[in-house]
Amino acid sequence: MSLEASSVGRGPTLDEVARLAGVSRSTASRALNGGVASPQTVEAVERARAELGFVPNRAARDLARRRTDSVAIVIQETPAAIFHNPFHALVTTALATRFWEAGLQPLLALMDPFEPEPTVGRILHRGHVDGVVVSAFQESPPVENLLTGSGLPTVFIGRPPRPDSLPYVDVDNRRGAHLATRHLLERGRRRIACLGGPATLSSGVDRRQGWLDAHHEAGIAPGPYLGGAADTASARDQAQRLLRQHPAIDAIVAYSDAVAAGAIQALRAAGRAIPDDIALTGVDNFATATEVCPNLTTVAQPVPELARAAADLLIGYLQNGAWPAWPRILATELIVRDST
Amino acid sequence: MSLEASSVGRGPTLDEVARLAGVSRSTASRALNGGVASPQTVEAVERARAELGFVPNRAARDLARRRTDSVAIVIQETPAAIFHNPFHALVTTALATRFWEAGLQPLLALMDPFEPEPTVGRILHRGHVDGVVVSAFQESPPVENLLTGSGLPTVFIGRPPRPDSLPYVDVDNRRGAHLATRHLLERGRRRIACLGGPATLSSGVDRRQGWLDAHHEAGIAPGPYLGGAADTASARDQAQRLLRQHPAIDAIVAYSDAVAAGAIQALRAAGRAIPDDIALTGVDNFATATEVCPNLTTVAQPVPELARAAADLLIGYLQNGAWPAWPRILATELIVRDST
DNA sequence: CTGTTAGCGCATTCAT
DNA sequence: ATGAATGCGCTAACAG
Repeated sequence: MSLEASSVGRGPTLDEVARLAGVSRSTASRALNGGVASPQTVEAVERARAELGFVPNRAARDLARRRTDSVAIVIQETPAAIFHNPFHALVTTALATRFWEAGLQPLLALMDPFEPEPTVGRILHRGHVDGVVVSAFQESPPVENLLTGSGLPTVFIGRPPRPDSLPYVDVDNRRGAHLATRHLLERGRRRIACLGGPATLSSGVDRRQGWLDAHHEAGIAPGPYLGGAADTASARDQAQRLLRQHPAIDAIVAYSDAVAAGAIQALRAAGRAIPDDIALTGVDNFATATEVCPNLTTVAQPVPELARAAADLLIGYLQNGAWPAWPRILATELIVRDST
Repeated sequence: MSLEASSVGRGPTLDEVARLAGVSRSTASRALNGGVASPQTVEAVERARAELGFVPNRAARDLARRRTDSVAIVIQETPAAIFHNPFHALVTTALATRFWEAGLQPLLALMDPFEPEPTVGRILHRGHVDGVVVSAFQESPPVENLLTGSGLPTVFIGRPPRPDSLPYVDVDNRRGAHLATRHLLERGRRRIACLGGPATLSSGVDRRQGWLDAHHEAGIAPGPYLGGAADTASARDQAQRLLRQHPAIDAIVAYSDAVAAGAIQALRAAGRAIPDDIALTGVDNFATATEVCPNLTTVAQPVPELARAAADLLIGYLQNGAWPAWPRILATELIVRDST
């Protein structure tokens, strides 16, 4: 292994390879890229390439081909948050795998949601990536402008602001929360609170709506709603406030498993038994669902499939110049365990 | 927000902006990039840019400037592993922050360590990034070739294969394991096993060496060594085997907190009390160290500082064309808790 | 302060 | 099968 301290701009060019191989630049280009070329030419060019340690310049290649064969993955969260949230990990892994299969190089754009321009601005340019997948999009003019201004084909994971004009995929959050709430009603719960997530996320809005739907369906008045909780720690505080303001509730529909985990802490601190005093549901069905005690009744989401659907949308557009049918809305499923 | 389904290659060019603004292309370029230009020119060009929705083509710009102002972060792990390891999360976050401060856009290269070429091959090109930071490097010819062949300035986090010729930063792993082992010896332990990490990682080699060092220093024969454990689950199995083969040990120096967590599971299953029967140390001092029971005595590593040092090395080279002094080896520190 | 002229390094016609 | 010519879209001298 010998990484020479190559000065920034320098490096052998295709011209030098061609000269050393005794052919023209275009012939060298063909030989290297699998175009038409005689065996001995391919041989000579390959030898020259190896001797010079030639590596094609991406900017030049992308410019000439008018295509980059790479795509950006934009998750509107800080790097720390991305890494702490299993949802993002699953999405990213599945996206990367699918794009690799399609011959596309995924670039994970690290960004500061509060300073988007300087942190992801450079990546969202035509000529750098062929398209973009956006996850965890939250209403934010700067980020919108960035996405809008890029002019790049973009797919959203989760319903975007103008769902009729922007390609997206989603899971049926509304139905999921509906199922969980109905399940609680069927088990006799009558004062079901909702510990909702961020209202800036479409999933937060939809899950709340599903919780309302089930109540309307049953002709029962919904319990109190308290939103804004995102992580376990803040959910604990929110749950504590909820219990203080509404001590008579007998169930909680939590935004996610992580939020439910926070609620568990608050309930335990308040001496309320789960599910005897208060039943509890989450959403996600990730590892935490079975790591907490009691194990969570939760709404499972097909996250890898969701990501793959998003990738397929973009891949389809890139290959055919036209968007495949969208939105794809994937089904959610109720997993009953011990917390209800 | 109006993301038109722009066909892949199309988009307004600087020429069109210049024409609309009634100036030459170079003047438009200057006006847009903060070069010399009269106020009314800037005004006119800006208006034209907005009207056309012009976004510069990155490939063309990078090619002309012979600089990309972006850097690649390569972590030699699968995306799933990257996301599950707090070390990588900390490294990535700190690197991104430091690069942003320096006006560089970090690109996290997602890769499959077993299929490196198709997964990161495209990103490691001159003309696409100005430099590379590699973390968790493990001996692997394909990856080496990729890095070697790119001709890009590269910094390693963790001692690389040829430490005398490759810029790198590291923590003093050897000293850290030495401290932990000496601590155990001082508390009267005499049969101290080492549950080492992957031998392909320099940290694995170094921590084992530190464990040996402390024994040599004390003139005491080292206990058994068992390596290869990386995650908690496999560490549990390894620890079980260790206990079966060497039931008389009275302490374990684990490769990391995660490995120590696995050891705790095995010890508990075997009915061995910690630290009464067997004392235990980890390395990392991340959250798990205080989440497990008993809380871990561990070797703390300054991971964010480590990442920052790596970034500074690359930034220094990029700015001055010469490498700053390296290696930077950061100190480790013993944190004594309840497991010893 | 502005326009003109040259490239940046490569892919891709089009002839041959 | 090969070479010459052209252009991708932009920045950076260089004159004026």
